[in-house]
Amino acid sequence: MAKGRLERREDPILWCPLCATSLAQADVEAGDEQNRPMHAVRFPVDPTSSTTVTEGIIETTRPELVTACVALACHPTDKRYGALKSLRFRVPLTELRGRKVVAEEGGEGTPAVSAIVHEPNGEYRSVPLIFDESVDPEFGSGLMMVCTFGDTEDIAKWRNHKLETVLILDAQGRMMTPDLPELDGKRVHVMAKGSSLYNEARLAAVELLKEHGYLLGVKDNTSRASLHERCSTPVEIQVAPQWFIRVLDLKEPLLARGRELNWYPEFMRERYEQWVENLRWDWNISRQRFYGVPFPVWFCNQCETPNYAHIDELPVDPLMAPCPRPCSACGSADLRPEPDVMDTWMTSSMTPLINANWAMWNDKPGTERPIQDQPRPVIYPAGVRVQAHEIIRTWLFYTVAKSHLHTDSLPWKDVMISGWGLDKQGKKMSKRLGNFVEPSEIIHKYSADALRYWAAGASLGNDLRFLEDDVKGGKRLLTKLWNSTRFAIMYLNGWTPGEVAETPTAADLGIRARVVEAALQATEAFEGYEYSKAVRAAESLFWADWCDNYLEIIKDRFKEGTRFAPGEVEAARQTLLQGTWTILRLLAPVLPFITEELYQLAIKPFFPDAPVSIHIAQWPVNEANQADVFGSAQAQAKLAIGQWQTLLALVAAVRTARTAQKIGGGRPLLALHLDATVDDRATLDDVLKDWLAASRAEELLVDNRGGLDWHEVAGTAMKVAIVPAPQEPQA
RNA sequence: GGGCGGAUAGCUCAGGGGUAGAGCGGCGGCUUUACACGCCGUUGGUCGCAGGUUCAAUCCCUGCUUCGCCCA
Repeated sequence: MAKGRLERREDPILWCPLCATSLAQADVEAGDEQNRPMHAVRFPVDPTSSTTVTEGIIETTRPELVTACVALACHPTDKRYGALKSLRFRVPLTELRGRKVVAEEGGEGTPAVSAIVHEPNGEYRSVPLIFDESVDPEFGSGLMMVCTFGDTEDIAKWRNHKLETVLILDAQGRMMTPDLPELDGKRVHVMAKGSSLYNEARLAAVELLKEHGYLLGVKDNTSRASLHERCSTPVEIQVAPQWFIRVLDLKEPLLARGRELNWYPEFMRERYEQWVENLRWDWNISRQRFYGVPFPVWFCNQCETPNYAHIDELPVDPLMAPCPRPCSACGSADLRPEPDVMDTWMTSSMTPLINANWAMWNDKPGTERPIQDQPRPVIYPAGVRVQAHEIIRTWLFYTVAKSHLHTDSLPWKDVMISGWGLDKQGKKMSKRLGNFVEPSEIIHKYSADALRYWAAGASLGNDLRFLEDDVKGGKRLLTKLWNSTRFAIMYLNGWTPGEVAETPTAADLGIRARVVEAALQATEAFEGYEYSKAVRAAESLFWADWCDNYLEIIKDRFKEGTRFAPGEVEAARQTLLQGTWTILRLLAPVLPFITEELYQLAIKPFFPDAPVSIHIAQWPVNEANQADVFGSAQAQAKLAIGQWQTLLALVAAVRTARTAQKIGGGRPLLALHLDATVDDRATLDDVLKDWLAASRAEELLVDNRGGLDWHEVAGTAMKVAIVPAPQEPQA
C-alpha cells in the first residue's frame, strides 16, 4: 500500500459462478478440447442507419450472451463494412422485452393468484458497428459480436471503444433478464446427473433464437474452456469491486528477476518467462470466500471511504471488531466491515519474508511499525526454493513479485523445480481421478526411507512414475546397508584403532580411491540439485564395489591362519570404519532414518567427539573438493583405481570359471592358473595377495597348459583357469 | 496456433561425437558364518522416422511422426 501498488477497483474480473468468488489469472486452467458448437446469428441492421445493408451475421460459441451484445466489430480495412461508419445493428431478442403485467385472479375472499402476462414492446436495443484491428476479417462474415462480457477480447474492445455495459449474469451464473422470462434465471453452468456440466441458458437461448428466425446455423467447433482449477467450472467475467496489486506494468522488472534467479533445471525458466509475458490481468487478491486472511478495512456507509487499520492494530478481522475510529474522511461512525478475504497465494508468497522476520527489519523507510530494530538477515535472500513446475505461475511468481516489491530483492538465489509423481500408467496422480497411492500405506509396508528412495530416483525436472517395485528396491538397499554394517561391526567390535601401524594392500587403496571418487561425484551432483545422480553414485559404490567386492576380498584377513600381516588386518579395519562412515553420510540426505540408526550403532562409538547425529556431521567432501576421508592423499591416486579395476577383473574371471565348472564360491581352490606374458605377470605383484585371498586359492601357477578350462580376464590379454580342492567328504 | 519436455533392452529409466548402461524381469548356477529380502554367471537394443554436418552421429543441426505439459 505504501508503494501505491494496492488498489480497489470495480472492473471486469474472472469469476467462478459455482464458488461465487472472483479469481486471479493463475486460478484458471485450460479444459480439455471438446465440441463447443459455433452458432451463426443474424443481426438485422437498424433501418435508420443504412439502406444498402440489411443484416449482419456473427458466429459465436456463446449464443446465450447475445442480449448482452454492446457492439459488432469488424476490421477497419474490411471493404464490406468500411464505408458504413454509422451503421447500427438491432440486437436479436431485445424486441421481445416487455412489461410484466400482473393479472389478479380469484374472487373476493380467496387468496390472489398472480399470473404474469408478458407483453413484448417490439422495440430493439441497437448497437454500433465499431472498427478494430483485432478482428479477423477472414473469420465468418468478418463481423464479431462484442458483449459484456464473454472473454478478454470483449473487455479490450469495451475499454478501447468506451462501450456501454449490459450485465446479464449474476454471481451464481444465472441469467438476469427479467424482461425475457424464457431466459430469466437459467444457469450457464448446471451440474447434471453424472456430474457433467451443461448450459441450460444456452439451450433456452438457442431455442428462442431459432423460434424468432435469428439462428442461421450451428456447426461443430472444438475449443478449450477456461476452468476454475479448484472445481473445473467454466469461468465467467463479472464486474464487482475487488482488491488488486498492480503487476501488469511490472513485467520487465519481474522478467529481469527471473533471469537473476538460478534455475535448476535451466529450461524451467522458460515457463516463468512465458507466464509473465502472457499476463493479462493485474493480481486480484480478494476472494469472496469464508476462509482466508481478512482485509483489515472498514468502509464508510456515508461516503464509501475505505478506513484501514493502523499497522499496530494488526492483526484484526473487521467482521469481528468494529472500526476503532470514525471515518477519516467524513467523521461518520456508520462503517461496515470488508467481508472479502485474501487470495491464499497472497500469504503463501510471504514465506521467505516470514522466515527472515521481515516485519522487524529496520530498512523499510516509510512504514510505521513501532518495533523495527533488526537488520536484514543473512538468510535473506534464502538459498533455494524447492517446488514443482505447475506452481511456477503461482507460488514462485507471486513470491518473486512480493519480494521484489517489499525488499527490492530476489526471495532466494536458486530454484529447484521437480516433476510430478505419476501413476503406473504415467498419468498425474490426482485425488479426483483416485489414481494416487496413500503414502502412509507405502511407509507402513516398506518404510519412509524406502519411499524416499523412490522419490529420489526422479531426474531433476522430470516426472516420475510410481512403481511399487522401485520402493521394493529401496527396501532392499536398506536391508543391504543394515547387513553390511553389521558385518563391519562384527570385525570392528573391541578394536582399538591405531595400536598397529596399518599397511594397506592394493584392495584397501583401491576401494579408498573409489570411495573418494564416488563422494566427489555425489557432491557435484548434489550441488547441482541432481539428487538422483548423487544417489546413483553412492549406491553404485556401495553395492557393486563395497559389498560385492571389497567385503568379499577382505573376509580372508579375519580368518584364523590368514596369510595377511597384522598391519594389513589393521588397514582393512580402518577401511571398514571410514568406508562405512562415508557411505552412510553420502546416503544420509536420502535415507535419513537408517543412516542415523547405523551411525549411532557402528560409527559414533569410535569417535569420542562425534556429533550427536549424522545429520549434523561434517560432509565427507570439503569446500575445496577434497575428500580426505582416509587421511591420506594416496587414496586418490589414479594408480589405485587402475589396480582396483584389474583386481576386480581377475576376481570376476575366477567367478566365471567357478560358475562354468559349477564350483560354489565357498569351495577352496588348490591353484589359480594364469596364462600371461612375463610383463603382464609382473604388473600383478601388488594385487596378487588380495586376488588369491578373494578366490580362496592357495597358490598361483603361471602357465598355459591344455586340459584346463581357460577364461579371459576382461580388459587384458590374460586368461585364468582354476583347480578346485578335492570335495570334502560329507560329514 | 506459440512454447517446453520426452521417444534408448520385455518393463521403468539413466547416459551422451568414437566397443550401449542400470534396476526390475527372463534363463542357468551357488546354501558361501553380513545379507536367499543374498551371491555368481548369462540373455536382452538399427538408441522414433528422414535428411544434413563430421574421418566418425544414438548424441549436434533441420524437418517429420508421436506422447505429455504450459499458454493462447
